[in-house]
Amino acid sequence: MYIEHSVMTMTNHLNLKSAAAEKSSHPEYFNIAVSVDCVIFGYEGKELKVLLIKSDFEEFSDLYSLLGDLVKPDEDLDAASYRVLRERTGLDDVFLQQVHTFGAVDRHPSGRVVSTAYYSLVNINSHKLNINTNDLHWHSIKSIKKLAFDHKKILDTCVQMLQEQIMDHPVVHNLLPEKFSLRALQELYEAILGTSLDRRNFRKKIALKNWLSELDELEEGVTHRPGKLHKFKTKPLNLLKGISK
Amino acid sequence: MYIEHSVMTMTNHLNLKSAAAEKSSHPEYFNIAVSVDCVIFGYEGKELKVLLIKSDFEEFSDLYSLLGDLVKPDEDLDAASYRVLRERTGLDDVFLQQVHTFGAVDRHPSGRVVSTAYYSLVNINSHKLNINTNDLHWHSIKSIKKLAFDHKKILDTCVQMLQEQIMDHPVVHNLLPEKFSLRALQELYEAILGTSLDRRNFRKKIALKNWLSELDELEEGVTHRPGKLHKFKTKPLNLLKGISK
DNA sequence: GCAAAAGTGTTGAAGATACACCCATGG
DNA sequence: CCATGGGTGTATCTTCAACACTTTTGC
Repeated sequence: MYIEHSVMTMTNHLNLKSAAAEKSSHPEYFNIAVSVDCVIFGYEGKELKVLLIKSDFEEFSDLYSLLGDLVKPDEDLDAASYRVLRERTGLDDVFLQQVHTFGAVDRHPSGRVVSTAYYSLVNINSHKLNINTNDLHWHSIKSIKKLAFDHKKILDTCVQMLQEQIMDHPVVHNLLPEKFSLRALQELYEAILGTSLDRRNFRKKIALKNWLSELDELEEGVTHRPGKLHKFKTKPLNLLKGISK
Repeated sequence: MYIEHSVMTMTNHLNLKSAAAEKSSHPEYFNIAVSVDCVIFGYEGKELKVLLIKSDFEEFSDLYSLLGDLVKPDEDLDAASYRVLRERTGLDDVFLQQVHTFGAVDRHPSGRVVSTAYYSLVNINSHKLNINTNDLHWHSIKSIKKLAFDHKKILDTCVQMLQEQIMDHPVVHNLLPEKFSLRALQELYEAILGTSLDRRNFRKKIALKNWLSELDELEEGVTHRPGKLHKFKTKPLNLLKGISK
């Protein structure tokens, strides 16, 4: 199920069946594995995080990697990313955004794997979230210096894409509880963008988007004047709808 | 060399080597073909055009398709698109932009092919351009209603990407001769965007980009006051540099 | 009353749009 | 002299950034 295992299996299998001579006479036989890698973002403690798994690859011991898997022959590419997300988190009906496809020959040490990267945003504290193994951990984006394979590059590309999209589309929906204060939303944007934002300008800009409705409820449990709670008017973006331009 | 041929060969080959039982016990064996499709844009007669080839696929007789090929096992994904461009047009050192990867199971009638789309812009009248077969033709974007496979969708996606990028990056460099009038540049932008633009505002906007230098030469052969010629200050974007954000 | 964040408007700068006249050239 | 496009500037509007004070609540 792990991409590393699958690729190794495939590679060995091909090597058994074929000599170098056959390889050159039937180059099309020696195919390329297709995988997806999911950058699953979460948000906790005012930090943008990403769900990673400890690499069990010898070359990358002590490193973490993104969640990915090979695409099945009868499975749409988008569906594969959806499956990885579901298998790893138990979450369904979540927005996934295709970002880029990484196809360098040497990007995977065990064989040729072309991988399409997707990002997704999930609520770390959702009761639906069901991390299915102890090997998965949330890591603060800022703290990540190095990942297995080319996954740091993939992560960076996805972070950049996320940053470009949050002002035009309500993609952060899933990262917050149903009801939230504008301060919480602003802190989330600041965590994603890595900058601080002016409170008044931020509120004006968000108000213009018309994404939110203000509730007649106030924050609770805060040691200061409570803010009004808001919620998104629309349902979260899901796989089928995606971002409509 | 044609993707259609390669895919059929691969499919037959796999079928010969394997029974359904083996397929289910070694699903990873039955791999997915990886291809690239190039949307090669040109510009002629004030129209944005794309280079297409007559499909030799039975299901798509009378339809045209984009230029693509399978990615070789020892070839970077980007390099494959570069090779397709070179093989088809003789052009080297041309900017290619990855756009999106299309991976629906049923997108190719002969087997599973995941294809990454790239766009490129080339000068139809360049002396370097060497269309290597009579099967290739330039088609006006506006006139294209239907293409083979999912290529119409790929084309539309690439056109949209191109439209989004031309105001931020000097990607149209290759579509014009070395020296050109501002009117010619404006007509090109209008053809790509499918709108008309205000001449004064367009010139102001382009001037702010600081992409061009004005020459001490005038247009020739026009039946009106000749405009000053301009050229791009920078070299055309190429594969290695790409668009830096 | 104090700490902490909520809530709220205005001003200035920059960028975008709309718009009209005179100029240079070829015929 | 006429037709055609070259070349230019201004007024308006919108958008964005910068910025400060009063209010409400918990403690």
